[in-house]
Amino acid sequence: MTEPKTQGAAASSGAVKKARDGKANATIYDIAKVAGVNPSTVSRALSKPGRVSAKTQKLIEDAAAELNYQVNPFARALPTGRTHTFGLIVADITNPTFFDIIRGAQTTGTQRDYTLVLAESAESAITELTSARRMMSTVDGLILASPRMNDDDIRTLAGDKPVVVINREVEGVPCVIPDVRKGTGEAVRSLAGNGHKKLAFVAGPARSWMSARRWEGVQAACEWSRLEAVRVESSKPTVDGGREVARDVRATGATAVLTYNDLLAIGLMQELQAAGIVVPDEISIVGFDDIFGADFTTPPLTTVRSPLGECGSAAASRLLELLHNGGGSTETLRVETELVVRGSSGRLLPAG
Amino acid sequence: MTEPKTQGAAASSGAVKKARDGKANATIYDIAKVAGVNPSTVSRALSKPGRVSAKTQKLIEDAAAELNYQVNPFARALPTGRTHTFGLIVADITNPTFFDIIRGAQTTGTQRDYTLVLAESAESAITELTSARRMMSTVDGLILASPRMNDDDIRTLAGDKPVVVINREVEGVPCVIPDVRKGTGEAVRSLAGNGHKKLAFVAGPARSWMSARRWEGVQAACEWSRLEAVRVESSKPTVDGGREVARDVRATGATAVLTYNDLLAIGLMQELQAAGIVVPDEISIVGFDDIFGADFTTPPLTTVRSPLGECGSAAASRLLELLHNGGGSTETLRVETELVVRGSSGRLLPAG
DNA sequence: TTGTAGGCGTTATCAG
DNA sequence: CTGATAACGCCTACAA
Repeated sequence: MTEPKTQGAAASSGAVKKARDGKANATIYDIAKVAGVNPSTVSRALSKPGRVSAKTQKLIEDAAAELNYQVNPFARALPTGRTHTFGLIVADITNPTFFDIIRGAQTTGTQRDYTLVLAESAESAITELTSARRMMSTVDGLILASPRMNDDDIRTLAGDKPVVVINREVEGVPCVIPDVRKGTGEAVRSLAGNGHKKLAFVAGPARSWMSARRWEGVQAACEWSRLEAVRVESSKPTVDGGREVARDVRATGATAVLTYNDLLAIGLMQELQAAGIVVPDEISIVGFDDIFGADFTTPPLTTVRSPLGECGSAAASRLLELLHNGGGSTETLRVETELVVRGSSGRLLPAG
Repeated sequence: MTEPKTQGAAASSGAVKKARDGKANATIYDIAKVAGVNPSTVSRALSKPGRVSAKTQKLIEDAAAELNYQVNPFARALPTGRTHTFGLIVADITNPTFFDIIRGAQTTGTQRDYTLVLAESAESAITELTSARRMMSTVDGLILASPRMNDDDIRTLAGDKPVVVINREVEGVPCVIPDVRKGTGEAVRSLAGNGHKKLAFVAGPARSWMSARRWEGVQAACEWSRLEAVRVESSKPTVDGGREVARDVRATGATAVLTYNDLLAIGLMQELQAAGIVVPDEISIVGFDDIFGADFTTPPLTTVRSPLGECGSAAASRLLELLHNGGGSTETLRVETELVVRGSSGRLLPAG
């Protein structure tokens, strides 16, 4: 702790006792009394350094330390409207995809001395909007991760206070999104290099903005690499969803498959293996995201890493930047994706 | 500290203010004006229903709705000191163990209309204490998940505002901890039933309160089931730590192993399998916690489930209860653990 | 039941 | 550079 050993003058020490006896937390009034100055001077000294003579500055700082003073955020927020706080709303706390985002945002927030308040929308657009509205009055800015509400609602929120969106592109609002091109390109090229001719893409939720982008990326890359690409729909982007889609994937006759996310890939692999199919000898599987646990499987999952942590972190940075510089551009920030080759993909083995 | 000078610029500041003044948030004064009553009446009508005549109540509510009024949390917090907010500090956001805790706390908090503010201690006792202190002034109560600070500091915090501890028992502070007995009992009995005679326990961090409890549980259960129990130390409770400890585990000659947590179990299994050892035919592995991804492995991990989500949820409930009922008991709440049998444990196969 | 007045801890606006 | 003093929006005795 920063408990100063250097006790002030005896007089000051007495004043401290007196001030403290009053109530729980010391206020700038207590400090003012101890330092022998006006409360407003204390406020100045503590909030905007340089506006006060060095002498009184030190006097005040010492008194503050002695009293173990800490600002009352609410009192401060009242006149200024600013709290050192920002909100993060994720679609589903259960989904590991968001863990990294949360972590990233939390970490860079803390670094800049901001506090993170967290909420979940439970995949509901209404809940999401409600939470967002409630939060707006409490925080300085908001990060929306994979928001489910519609563009207009997002823009409305953004008109009120700074908002940054992750994993979706909204016109007029600063966004942070993984750019799938590099990663999908690498994945498809790797697959093509291993002799695959036909690739199946297991799509995510129909309304998912990201799923559409990934499918586009896959198609483009396949065209370039002269691979045939077919699309398979999934019922839900989970391990179970992956299991369920195994049959359809098999039916396509593709020897390589890229899934919308890792969960699907893992479920798919489990089901395929349960059916006696050897991965990657008979079929290569590549996931998307590189979530926690992607390397727990046997073989460990090859996947296109989406730097979620970086997204969270970047979004937080962007937000804090907006908070400080006022306006700023609403240009969207793209972070790179990359292929992480592990065991679930590779050369096709001659049957037999 | 990083306050930009632009903030002080009269032009920018004025513009912002003006823009906000245009559609500034309605206050109880505005409502009072519209409804033709006194602000204090509005306050009463909005905060404690029943203290106002039905007629004016409706009048006020209509006006509030019309003005799209929403309370200013800071203004409210100033006189009352309460914010409808609680903090959660976890040792490591990276650790999947905490995901469920966060989720549980967040969910039940939201249900009761409380907001969750999240912080991480990065496994540092000092950081933890600092965050805790900072938070204390902002929140109504605090949940400490696997805290690293010492008991006295926790008690001091608890003396200030309600505090609930998860995964550790602190005298005089309400705690929520998984009770290992049932789960370890089931695990050991299951192992014994499958013909195992010797069991190795891979311990967690030396200073971990939980690791000690688990080892005790294992010892007790083994004694009861007439199994020989040996303890093996690990360098760190992670997948890598699990890999590193494989050699030592093998050296004990045990045919069954229980690990401090799932991460260790997964690493251990990977290393063992890499060495050509078949799980569970040659050795049974049982983890602890049942974290996300525990069933991604091949074979899926048998584990003693620690209801982390429930812990988070229970802790939040406990906290809100304290917040509402004032004092209350500091009795610790124990939640049950249970064995989840999956593929990594089973009957020993005759060598050959 | 409703109005009056004072206070919560800071910041902001003026004077001096 | 520093000291008064008024907001900030709401709550709560205390009166009426």
